Amino acid sequence: MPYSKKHKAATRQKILDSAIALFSSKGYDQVSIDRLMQHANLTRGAFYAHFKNKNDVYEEAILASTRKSFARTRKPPDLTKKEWGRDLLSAYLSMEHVEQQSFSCPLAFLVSDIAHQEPEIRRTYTHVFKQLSRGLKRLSKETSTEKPGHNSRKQPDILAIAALMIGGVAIGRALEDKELSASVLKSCRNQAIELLEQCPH
Amino acid sequence: MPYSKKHKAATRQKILDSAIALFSSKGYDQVSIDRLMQHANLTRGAFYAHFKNKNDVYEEAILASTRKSFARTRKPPDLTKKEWGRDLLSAYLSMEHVEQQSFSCPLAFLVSDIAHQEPEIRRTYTHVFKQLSRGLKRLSKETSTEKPGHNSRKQPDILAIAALMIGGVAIGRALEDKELSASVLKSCRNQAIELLEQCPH
DNA sequence: GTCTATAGAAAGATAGAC
DNA sequence: GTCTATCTTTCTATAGAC
Repeated sequence: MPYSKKHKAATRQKILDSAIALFSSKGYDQVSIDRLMQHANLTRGAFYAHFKNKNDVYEEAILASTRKSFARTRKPPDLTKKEWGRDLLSAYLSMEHVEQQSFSCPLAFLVSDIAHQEPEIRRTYTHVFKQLSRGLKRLSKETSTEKPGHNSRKQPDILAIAALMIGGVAIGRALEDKELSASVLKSCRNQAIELLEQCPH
Repeated sequence: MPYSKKHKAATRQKILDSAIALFSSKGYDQVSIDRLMQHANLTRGAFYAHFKNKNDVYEEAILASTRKSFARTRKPPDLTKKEWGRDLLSAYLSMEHVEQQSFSCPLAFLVSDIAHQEPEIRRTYTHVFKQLSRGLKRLSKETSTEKPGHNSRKQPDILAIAALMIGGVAIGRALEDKELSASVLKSCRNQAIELLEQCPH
């Protein structure tokens, strides 16, 4: 057996890494299987030993990209929970994220790309969105400084914070004016942090 | 001259209407010129008498779609300014908008589609985004009930409201779970209205 | 201005050699 | 498992008739 199981898994991961990078920056349609495999230093034909078709690798890339970003973070012990919440929101709503230098959240990078795809893929997106929501919910329980019952304003909702994050990054990518992108990110960052800390326990 | 100027303008508008509908629901790549022209009851060949190429019609569709939605609304005399602001945000962050039954804002429907396109198109998107921001700014001056200086919280920024609107609608379209879409819209709607009314004069 | 026909490039997916 | 070769479809854009 000239190719070990390990080798196959490594090749698959190499393809997935290329898929994350390319789909995030160019979208579903503008990435051909040919270019994807070239980026992974392989050729077209090898693709189908790892994935059923293009939809399949797109879905797997969304999940893999999620695992590489917010899904696996743990609070460092030297930070307070509040500081950690601010750090996470700041990293998400940053120019580094928009420019794909740190990670790339498929929720933001592919949001309208996904809307055009088949239900299967939209289900995967929905799954990831729920993960983010749950993460924010946990975070709000740990960072909120608001006392319940002592506030006349309506309690902000986690879903609005998620929309603020995803919208901010997505818009930041779409705009051609870099200064304006930075302003959008800053505005969303400040607002998201404030809303998170206002959330009910 | 068998074709009048009026006829040409009408045909062009018919193509633009098809372009708005199709690009919004399927994105740039999944709409071919062939399908676009079929939708307008014409054939491929006629396209190039009206537009330079596909990029050209995409750009024009973004602008035309904007003219058809928020850009041309005026306050009805029987509404207070505050009611009008709430109505606009509610219409934007509605299931009808998400399902393209009322209008379709290219800022939300195409946000990550645009991020993958050439600078020319991204400039057009930026232009439209600035229009929305100016509109919201005018609206906030007219609906804010917050007294300046009497508020210990940070003033929310118009750009965060724009991100909330665009993000909410874009996510609402991407999700496969209709109930969750409705929750996202509701949460964004409530939050956007509250932020708008908190804005500085 | 609109049509049909077609050129030329690129895509997804499969077949078969190694 | 990976390669090259190829089938088939689809696309943008142009040419030329009416």
